[in-house]
Amino acid sequence: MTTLNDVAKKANVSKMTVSRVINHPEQVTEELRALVHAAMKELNYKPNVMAKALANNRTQIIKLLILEEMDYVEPYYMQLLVGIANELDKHAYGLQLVTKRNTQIGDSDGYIVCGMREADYEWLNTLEKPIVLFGENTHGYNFVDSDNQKSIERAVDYAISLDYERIIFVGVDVNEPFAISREKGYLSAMERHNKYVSMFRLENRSKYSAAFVRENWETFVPNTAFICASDRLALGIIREVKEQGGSIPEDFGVIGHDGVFLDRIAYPYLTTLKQSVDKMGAATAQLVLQKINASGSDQGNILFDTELKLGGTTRLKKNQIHT
Amino acid sequence: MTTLNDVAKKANVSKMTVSRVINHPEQVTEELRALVHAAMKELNYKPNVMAKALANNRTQIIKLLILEEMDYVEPYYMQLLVGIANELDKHAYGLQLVTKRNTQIGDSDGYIVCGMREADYEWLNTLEKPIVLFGENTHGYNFVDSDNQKSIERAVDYAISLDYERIIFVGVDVNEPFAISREKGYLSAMERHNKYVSMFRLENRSKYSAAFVRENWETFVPNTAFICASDRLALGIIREVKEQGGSIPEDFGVIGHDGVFLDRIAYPYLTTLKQSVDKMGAATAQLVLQKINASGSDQGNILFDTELKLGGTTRLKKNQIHT
DNA sequence: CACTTTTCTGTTATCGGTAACACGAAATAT
DNA sequence: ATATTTCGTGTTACCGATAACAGAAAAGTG
Repeated sequence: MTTLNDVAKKANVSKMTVSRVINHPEQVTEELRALVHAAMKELNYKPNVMAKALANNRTQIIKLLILEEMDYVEPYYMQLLVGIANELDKHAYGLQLVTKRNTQIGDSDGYIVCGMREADYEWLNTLEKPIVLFGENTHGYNFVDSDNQKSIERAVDYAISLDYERIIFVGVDVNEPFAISREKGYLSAMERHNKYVSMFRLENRSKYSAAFVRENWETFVPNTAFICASDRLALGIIREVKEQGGSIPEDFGVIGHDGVFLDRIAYPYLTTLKQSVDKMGAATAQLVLQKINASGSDQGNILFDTELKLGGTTRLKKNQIHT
Repeated sequence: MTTLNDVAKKANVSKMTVSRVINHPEQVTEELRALVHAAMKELNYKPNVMAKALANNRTQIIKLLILEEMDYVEPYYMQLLVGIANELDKHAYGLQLVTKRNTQIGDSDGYIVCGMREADYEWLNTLEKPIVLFGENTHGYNFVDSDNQKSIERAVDYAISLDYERIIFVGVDVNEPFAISREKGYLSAMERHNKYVSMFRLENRSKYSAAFVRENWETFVPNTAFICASDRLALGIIREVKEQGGSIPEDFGVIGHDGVFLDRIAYPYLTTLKQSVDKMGAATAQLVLQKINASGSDQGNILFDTELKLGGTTRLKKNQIHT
């Protein structure tokens, strides 16, 4: 491995100059800068991350805290992880995963936290390094999330544009900001369209949404769309509507939310609001790193739009050809 | 942060002695050892990983290479990752994820590789640090995997013990060791039971196994069990058997393989061979670390047994009560 | 008892970087 | 023209650990 020193000799300068070229190039004359760059290229110099970390009193490690029980972890976590890890990689940062079971967490330069519940916030305060959350929150932590409200609004608009008469919202029964935002999206869109609202909250498992359909089947009339706050719930709806003999998508439309993996498991493929989870992961990583470099100061939040991904659980628009 | 030096002062020894207590305790008298330990505890000393890494010319980083296209990545990767990451954490190692898109991979102390295809081996040889594969292989790389052959053998045995008359194997159509081992398991069990084999290979997607059932429905007679090489294939089988009006589990049994996530998506829950993916991940991590400490020398392989996890897609045994 | 060997602990140099200071040369001010 | 500042670079010390060597004390030997 070539070191700063090797480059310095090659370029006939001190290693401090080389270091400066890398970290504070404006402090070095253009002439020397060019020399050093040439030497670095020629020797294929790669900085030693550990040495840098030691000198800067950094760890070059970001901890990813997953506070949910792993049993309930949605498949999109994998994509999230890949997004985060790839981004960190680019900046020579390593990732350490911390799940609920690891009680003690070692040293790091910053944290990314997912699966937060209200109960966790107090504990979160005890962490001393910059923190970014994956998922909206009302506690002032910087976060990255989908624009949940807008997302559901669009789903409602879309369902209505397909001439579904009744629009039912099947939400998840947790008192968390993302769930509330999705409900808000439903309510505000319904108000815009001047329609009667019909909203339910269920635990986020397909068997509960299936049971929900079974128990209320008689109250559902054809030409209804179910807007679901998760693909998981949507899956149960589809299953039981079919079971009851309802026809999808003619009499009953179903739109899910998340668009990672589960929507492709459904048959037919689920129409869903797809989150760009990998991009969101990358953005989250960037946000922590940014926050670290800014000594932990506020860096704002980032909201991503979801993408309406059409499957076979909603009607085609007039004149539309199925792809 | 307390350093070696702080501890040394507290214990009235040189920092070298403290370092020895940590790394080569047998070289230090019991007396001093106790002193040092007391000082470490009192000051709550945590070694600085970066400094250690620098001194040892290590990076404290393991790269996880995922060579599959992320679209096809099974949900169990998440569990695997958690298993690996938790284990690395314990040993102060960080994880870096490398997917196919990152062409150039930075420095690390070792590699864990998953999703290997035959075509990748040549490239793999160019890596210079210890490598452990997740997944059996015939190229001499140390690996961790499930005992695929034994696993399917047990599935066949179990299906027969439930008095299913015909046993059909639905394998995945790739020429990889894991797939071949699973086929072997089927063939050897069938031979033991002296039964006619009936084996198929399909691309690993539920729509293909569903199509398979649809196209061959007339050739299937009641009292048949489908042993599938993946839960994904099993899902398609269930879906189409139901569609065709076959009754599960009375006339048709279905057993999947993997037991992560997908089996719980199925309705009814799938009977499947569950891999302890998180434990396997931990074992994989241990194996690389071990290999690193042994300067890359051969460390053997580790095979895990799968666990038969009963769902509603197989009959109950006589006298068995459904839990 | 003197002489070698072993055992234990401390000293020094090093890993590959960076910050803080030092210092000569060039630029600006008086 | 001299005093003062700015600029650009090199020197030194240090981040927190470890290996290699050094040297004193203890143990073993004849």
